Amino acid sequence: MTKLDTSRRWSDHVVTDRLTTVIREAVLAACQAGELQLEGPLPAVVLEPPRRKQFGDYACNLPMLLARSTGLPAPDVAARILKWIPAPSGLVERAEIAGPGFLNFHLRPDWLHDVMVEIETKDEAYGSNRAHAGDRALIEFVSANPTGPISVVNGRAAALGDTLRRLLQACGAEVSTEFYVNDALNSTQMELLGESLACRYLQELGEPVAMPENGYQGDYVIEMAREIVAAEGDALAGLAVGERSLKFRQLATEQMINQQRSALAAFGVEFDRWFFESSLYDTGAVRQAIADMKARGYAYEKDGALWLKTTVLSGDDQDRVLVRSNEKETYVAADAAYHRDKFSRGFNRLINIWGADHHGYVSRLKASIAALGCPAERCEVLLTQMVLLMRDGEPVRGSKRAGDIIPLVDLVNEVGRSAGRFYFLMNSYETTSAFDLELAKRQSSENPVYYAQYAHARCCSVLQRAEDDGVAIPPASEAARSLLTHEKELDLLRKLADYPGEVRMAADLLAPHRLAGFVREIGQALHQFYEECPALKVSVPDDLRGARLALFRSTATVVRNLLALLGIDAPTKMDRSAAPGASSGDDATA
RNA sequence: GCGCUCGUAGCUCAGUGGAUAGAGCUUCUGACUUCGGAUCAGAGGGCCGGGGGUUCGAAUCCCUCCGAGCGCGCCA
Repeated sequence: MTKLDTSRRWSDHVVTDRLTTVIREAVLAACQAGELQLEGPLPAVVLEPPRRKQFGDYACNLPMLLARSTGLPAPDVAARILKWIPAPSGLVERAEIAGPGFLNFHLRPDWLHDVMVEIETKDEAYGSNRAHAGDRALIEFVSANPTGPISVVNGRAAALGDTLRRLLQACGAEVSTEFYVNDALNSTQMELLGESLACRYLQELGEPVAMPENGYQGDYVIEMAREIVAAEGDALAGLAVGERSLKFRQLATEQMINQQRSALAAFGVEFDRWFFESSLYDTGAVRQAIADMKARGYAYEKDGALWLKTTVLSGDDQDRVLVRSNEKETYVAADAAYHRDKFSRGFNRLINIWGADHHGYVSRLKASIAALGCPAERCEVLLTQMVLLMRDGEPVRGSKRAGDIIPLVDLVNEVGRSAGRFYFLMNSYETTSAFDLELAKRQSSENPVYYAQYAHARCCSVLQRAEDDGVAIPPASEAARSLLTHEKELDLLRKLADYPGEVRMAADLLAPHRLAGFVREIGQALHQFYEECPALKVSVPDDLRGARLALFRSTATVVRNLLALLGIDAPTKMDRSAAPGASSGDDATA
């Protein structure tokens, strides 16, 4: 009853498919011979690479799953299946019963050697698959209010969303990304930002005006004011109060969005579309959504306001206001209209990435989607846990209003785009992480990303050296692959073979941090291979040298593909000025 | 009070219902007159928050308690 779905697991190789067939046929043969009696259908055959090498290339837990229905102890079931598995055969070198009833398979090494040919043939496409073909996904993320710069905290969602896009695309999905701009000029926050900017503007002109209560205190507001003075002089000072307020709201929005866009671009994140909340008002989509919710009986009037029945729709603890008594619509109404718009554009999978502090809003959004008759279950909300900002061990409050935020641009300048991205991607977004800015700077050269990048650079370096020395590097298809029998060679090949499954798993679980962990594993296998299996030493026979060089090239391809999914550079050589002790903020040369 | 999320090595974190729970950092000890040492080998470190349950098998699923973070507005 469980684990019937092998498609979500490890059958991404021709090899596992063939092995699955071997096992299935053995079970059927045992049944026909009357040695096994099954009730019901045969459970899916699950193969996984065992944690310990001694257990072989693939382990199968089928005997334990069949123990109950056959009424036999799992090892007995295993023995009766094993009897019908031909070994040694073309694929299986050896099969054995182990532990509580596993069937462990040791395969002939040829299948590993052929992975090199597959990598060479598919090249950039190695690791890609069609598992998510047919998905039309829209990933909406960051969506920071245009009331301040993109902060380090936004970096987590930015790196995650951008990587999910690449990941899902690699699995055959059609993906768009979107930044939702809360630019509705009648919103409370935008009024306040406009007033704060107007105030700074007048102060720049020498007028002693006081900042509004709770105004935005950040220096960036003063900088914007200076730019306006530089561009417009005192031309805006004479405007009537109402007109001036609106004008500054518009100016503030425009400037903040430009700033945000370039900060994200510097982080390697670009959106297919910036969707403006205001457009939903301009087209009447918000009013239409409200009217439809009313018509469907999910909205009612009380105390002069219009309410959405979220208690009924999603078990919320109270209903939520759609239209205030002052007749202004709330964000709930606008978001309902926005998500209906997403569906109307043909997307069948909506992925929203929000900060954990918005978790209370998930059920409200789904309620509003349902109230419009849209499929709320097709909207997934990923909640990134808090990034606790620290400075010298002391927590920092990241309030835009108080001006105490750390811009993402600063991080990029300090540690570079690749290291910054990796920092966020290496941990699951579901765990809270402490981010000490001083520590991040100091650790820049210890950042695990360099380990992965060095693996790539090291491969390239060896290949370059071979080329410089006039040593031929044969294509994998012509290399003497079967000479690669050293333990470290086989370990490395195994990692390269596992890569497509890792990509698929990371995509299925929307968990790119798995790839960040896996690239370390490949790096480790590479470095160990490098230590123990010299290629260019004179003592190495030509055919073995060729095979090893081909393996370096296969590895470089896989690491490059993996880093590309994470949006991280794969340098051909490391920039030593960024080595421990130095503090260059640039990325290693590509 | 109600709700959401999370408790794994000194620190930061992995871990697909499977076999002896793993990395990195830190600490200690070693390695090549090199295919670039941003490397490699080794050691130390754990009642997987506590207690029940389901299962052949639980860090993983369920219940409960303890602890932490966050949310609960006619703000977004």
